Amino acid sequence: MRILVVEDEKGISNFLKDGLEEEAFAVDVAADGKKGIELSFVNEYDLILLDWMLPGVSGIEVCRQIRKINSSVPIIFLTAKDTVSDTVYGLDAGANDYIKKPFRFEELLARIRVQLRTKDGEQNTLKLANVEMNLDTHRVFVNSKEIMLTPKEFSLLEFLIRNKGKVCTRTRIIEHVWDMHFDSDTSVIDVYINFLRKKLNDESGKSFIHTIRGVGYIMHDE
Amino acid sequence: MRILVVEDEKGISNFLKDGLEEEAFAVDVAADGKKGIELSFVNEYDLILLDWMLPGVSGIEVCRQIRKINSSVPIIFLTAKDTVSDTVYGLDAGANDYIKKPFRFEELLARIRVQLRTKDGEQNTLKLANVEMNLDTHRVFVNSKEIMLTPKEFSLLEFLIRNKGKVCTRTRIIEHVWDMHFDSDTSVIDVYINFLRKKLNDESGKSFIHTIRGVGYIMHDE
DNA sequence: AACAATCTTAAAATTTCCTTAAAAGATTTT
DNA sequence: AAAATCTTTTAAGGAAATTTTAAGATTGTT
Repeated sequence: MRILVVEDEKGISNFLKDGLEEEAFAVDVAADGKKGIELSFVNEYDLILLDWMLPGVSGIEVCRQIRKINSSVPIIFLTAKDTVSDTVYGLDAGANDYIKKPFRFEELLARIRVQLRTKDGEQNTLKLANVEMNLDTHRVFVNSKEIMLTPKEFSLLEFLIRNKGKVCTRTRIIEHVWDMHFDSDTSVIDVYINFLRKKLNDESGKSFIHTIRGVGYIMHDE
Repeated sequence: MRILVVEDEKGISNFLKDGLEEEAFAVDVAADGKKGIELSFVNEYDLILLDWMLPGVSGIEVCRQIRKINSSVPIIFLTAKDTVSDTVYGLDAGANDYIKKPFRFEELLARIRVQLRTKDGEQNTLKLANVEMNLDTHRVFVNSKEIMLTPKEFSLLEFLIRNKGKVCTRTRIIEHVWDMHFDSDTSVIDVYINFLRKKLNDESGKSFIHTIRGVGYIMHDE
């Protein structure tokens, strides 16, 4: 999947590029509107992230130009503005969604997936051993039997599976799943791991969430 | 591996320089933002540690400047701040990670390794003779057979293998593995060396942890 | 042999994790 | 708006694993 980022602030564009590439997207960056338009004409992108405030040609104008040529590519605005009128403006200009800065990377990712899924009928799924997660429908199956997860359970499981084969420390889990950026002596993680283990247990009695004492948790096949 | 430390407090920068050099990094220190930017332009670093609060040019600004020229070098912020918005700010400016002061040296080291680690799905492993450690899964194999280590055993072995061919004194071991910065008359190290030897022993009966009487321990192949 | 350093072992102390239950917070239904 | 339901968080006891202490045995050196 190919993504174009049109953003003049190096910090943000780097942050986005790195993060998205880790998610296996191919990312091009344009530092101003003119280059953004050019690149969008030359290459075929699956999605475009567009900064609202750009030097020279404004984000809105870039959006209009792109829409003239390509009517289908999903465009998401990155904006510091959040008033209704601005939003309407953006959507009028042909954007599909917008996200307010500063945003959580995970939220951006979620919105990107929303845009990408509508395109082809393919479903976005994660698999590990006997567990299958459908990210579009938010349904989870163990041995092809559906189990019901709450939102937090779902994102914890998603995080563990995305990081399969790597230990997930409590710190990383708290940061990514709970979006808390400080140490805390809470035991929510333990509780949720317990919830997940109970729900993931099939008849064979084994769950695939392993504890690495003193470090964190890990999932892997076998 | 070359690291630039931008930090005005002499105490902290010395502590970092010494610690990192013991870990076999080459370390340069800049005492203010201006020098930090200069050094980053002149030399090629594998990673930059950047204090948030600097006299003169702020850490954020230093980060932006560095990013203008060099978009790939990993930057880790050292910060006393821990609110979400500050963090987002830092990441927006192009940082890859941040660590809250006061931090344990080992945790900083872990985060440095995350940044230096090869990007792809490659697994991070250490090998010596018949011993193989997977740092991502925290699993250890002797002659391809898995053995179970406790956290302390794991980090002691990691330390010994990272320093293979060099004698590890008790003082260095206590500092690095136990993170204690003072002499003590404990005999934990003896005990843990004993634990490790037992677990590492394969059928042939030889372990590769050698005692250097009056000095410390060493591991090497053969 | 005498001394010091290291090894070994077992038990005590501590930490970490699991499990539960109940409180608090959201969301939906009535 | 109140009640009912579902989700999330907190708190606490207990179990299990890890870490440390301590003391006697062993080894190496002078």
